[in-house]
Amino acid sequence: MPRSNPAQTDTPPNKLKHILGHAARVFSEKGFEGASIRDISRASRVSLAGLYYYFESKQKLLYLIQSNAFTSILRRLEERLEAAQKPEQRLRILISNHIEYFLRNPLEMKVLAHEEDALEAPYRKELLEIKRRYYEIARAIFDDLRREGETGRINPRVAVLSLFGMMNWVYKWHNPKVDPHAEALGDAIAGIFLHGVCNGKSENGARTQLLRDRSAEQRVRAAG
Amino acid sequence: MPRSNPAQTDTPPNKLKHILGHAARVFSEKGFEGASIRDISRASRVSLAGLYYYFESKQKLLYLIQSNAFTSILRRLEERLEAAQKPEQRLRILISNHIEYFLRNPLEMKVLAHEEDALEAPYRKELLEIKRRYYEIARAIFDDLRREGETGRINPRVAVLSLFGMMNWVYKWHNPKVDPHAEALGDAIAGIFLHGVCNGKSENGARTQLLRDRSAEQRVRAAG
DNA sequence: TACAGTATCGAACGAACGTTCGACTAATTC
DNA sequence: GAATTAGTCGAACGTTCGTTCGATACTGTA
Repeated sequence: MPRSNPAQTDTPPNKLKHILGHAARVFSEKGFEGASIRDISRASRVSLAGLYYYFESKQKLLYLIQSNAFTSILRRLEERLEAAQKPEQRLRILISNHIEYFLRNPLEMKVLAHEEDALEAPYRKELLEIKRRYYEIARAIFDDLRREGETGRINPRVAVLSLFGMMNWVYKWHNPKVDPHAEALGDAIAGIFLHGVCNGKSENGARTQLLRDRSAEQRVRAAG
Repeated sequence: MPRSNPAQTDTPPNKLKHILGHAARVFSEKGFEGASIRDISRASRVSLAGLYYYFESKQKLLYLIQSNAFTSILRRLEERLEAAQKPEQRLRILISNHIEYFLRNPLEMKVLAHEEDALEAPYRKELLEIKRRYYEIARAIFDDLRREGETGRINPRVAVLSLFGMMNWVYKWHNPKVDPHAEALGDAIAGIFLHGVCNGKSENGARTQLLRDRSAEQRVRAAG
């Protein structure tokens, strides 16, 4: 029997993406354990058995979603960081990149943030590796900031993980209809964090306000 | 057959607590959907059918855990807030109360933070109600702080939810062996947030540093 | 001693789960 | 035109799931 949706030309390489997209939605709605392969079959309009031509297990499917999302957020970040030298500006880029990706790919990012424990034996470690690398980048930038004397004597691990807390919690509450979009939200979080970790060290708080990452909006439009 | 653990006197009212405790551990380890009633039966040493004498469904079990945890964190908060008038101090109390409860009941709090979507039809709404009430308290305190001119023109919803992000993310990374304990962690987060939302508005950043909530440590010891 | 209520459990229910198998088509290669 | 390969699926596998039923013991009251 031929495919029944002629409008959609899913040549082989695209079909895995197609499945991954629907799977991310289902996982984000019902959770990894709560979602069944049958749910994904229904959503993606691929038969139950047909799915297994594209991935070998439910675990691998989750891994593919998380790994793709994380790899691409990390790749974008490293690209953008090349353009900046100052620690503060680099931190703003990290935050804006994170929030922007979060709001543009909310389903994948919810799965990434919410289902890290669901990943098992071989896959879990690989994803932890990527996650650690991401943390190390943030941590290194923060340490640079610190070395420049821009922060108080706050515990750096706590500071960086609190920043991740602010950013990663966004998926729980952000409503595009009432909440700020990517650029403004990134600025807000960057503002809280950068002023927050200063702890009264630098007396002219307006200083950090000056170098807003003005290219963010352009990027949003270019990619959208 | 008599109970097989003579050392433990589980009179009826205590046995539900006993089950709730083990269930919270199992849910926190495997997630609500990933955990089976059989897992809880094994962990609590109550037979599969025996469990249903104490709760009517897996959903209700999750509800009881979440509702108990949230109700008691809210009750403690309202008690402590009576002692403070100044918005800044009240916000510090909220943060310290939250973090303290989080680190003292990590299993229940992980379930509360992680499994909010798993709750269904009648229970979901009831828990959202409590959650909303908690948010309103924090929001009201923040608005007071704002009215006193202590904050910049930051979006208050974003500010408060970012604070919750910092606090609720803690369960993902906090390691008692290497990370600060409740009081210091609460102070760190309060520091980031309070300085953060000032946004250079108040020029003497050292001011907020002065009124640390020194009674926190005593409370920890009294309750432990 | 009889009865009622509380507490407990083994065994089973039907449904849903992740995964596999073998068969079938449609295109590509020789 | 035969053989090969990629893509797709219905049907079934064995397992585990949440929940229920009926029976059994213990505990107080009449």
